[in-house]
Amino acid sequence: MGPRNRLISTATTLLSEEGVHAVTLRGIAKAAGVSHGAPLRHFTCRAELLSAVAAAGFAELLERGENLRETGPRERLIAACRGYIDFALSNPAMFELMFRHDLVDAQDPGLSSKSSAVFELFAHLVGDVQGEGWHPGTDSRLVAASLWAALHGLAGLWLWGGLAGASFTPTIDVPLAVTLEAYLGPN
Amino acid sequence: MGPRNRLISTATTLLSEEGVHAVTLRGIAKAAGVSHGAPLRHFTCRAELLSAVAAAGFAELLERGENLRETGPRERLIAACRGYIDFALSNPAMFELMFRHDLVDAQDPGLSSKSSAVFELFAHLVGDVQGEGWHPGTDSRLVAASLWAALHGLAGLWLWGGLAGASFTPTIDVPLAVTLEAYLGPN
DNA sequence: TCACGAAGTAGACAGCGTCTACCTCAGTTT
DNA sequence: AAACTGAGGTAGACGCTGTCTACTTCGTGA
Repeated sequence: MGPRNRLISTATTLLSEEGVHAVTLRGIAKAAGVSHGAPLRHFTCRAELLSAVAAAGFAELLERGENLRETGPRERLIAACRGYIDFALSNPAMFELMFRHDLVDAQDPGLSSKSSAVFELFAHLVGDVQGEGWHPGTDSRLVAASLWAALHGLAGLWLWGGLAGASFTPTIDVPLAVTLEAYLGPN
Repeated sequence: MGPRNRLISTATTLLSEEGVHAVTLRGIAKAAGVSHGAPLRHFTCRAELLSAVAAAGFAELLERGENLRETGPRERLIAACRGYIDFALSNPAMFELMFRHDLVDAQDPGLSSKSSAVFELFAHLVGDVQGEGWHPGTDSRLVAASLWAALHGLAGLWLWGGLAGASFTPTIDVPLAVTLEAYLGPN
């Protein structure tokens, strides 16, 4: 593993253990045991390093979506939805970083390709369920966008704290079930 | 208007015109025509000032929700949903600030009271539609949380750029219609 | 007249991203 | 063998940031 990948790895660890505020160039350099200017030998700026970290986050999300065990299209989509929520709550700092354009460069090729691959996979899962007569005739990517947004907002608001600790639900599974039922019907 | 409110007003203007990155204590001080240390005479820290700005954002959102013209419960809820999206897209920097816990103090009384008031109003609008037989027997706040999250995620992803510029929709109204139909049925 | 509190100023400090000049050293070319 | 080259790392500087502190100014009430 070269120094570039070592910095990405160090930053990823620092991110998950300390949160978004800890992934400063100087903090990453210190955690990697190098001087404060060393990271800029391998990345043109902080955003480029963090973009590589965020791209790894989208890659993990993609991997989760590709390794679904469920066989039925509908069950696969539901599992993917639960997987998205699970990813966000298991990696809150990574989830935050992935959507923070002030920390990450949206134009970064490695990042944008990974994020759009996640969306395309999700749209494909939606399309498979449409083949069973769900939302027929609507663009898969349109339905996928709406459903993804519902999940994304649920994870975001939960982590934000607007729903967690609320009296009406102890866990995110309860509002998640409402969301899934709204889109996919009972069960 | 005292100096405290003048700083809040200046910060709000700076936020909408320049974005989140511009609302630094020193930037606000300069825009207000005072020295860099003056704002800390009226706020204990930057987060307290920005919390007051964000609270004003939630207050405006609350006002929108209270001034809905529609008479029918269902029409009122739909209008509130569209109003949330419209607020986010009309005030993207404010919308971002309101949910950025690294910039704002979630425990700030003025902020948390305003944000929970918005949620309570939304839950009330949901409850009125439930009285017409929609999602009967489910806690209004639970349905409200799920629906709010769907709208919140849609606005967030749109502003993030993951959906905007996508080939499948020119405006946010198209995926929004999908979301509203999923929750509220046709029309 | 004096005291006091609100408000503002100016300087300092550490931490940040970034830039630059310098150093080291393995590998390749001449 | 000597010279060059480029990857990688170091150290210092710059301007920016939030925050703290000491000092000033000024209107008001005792």
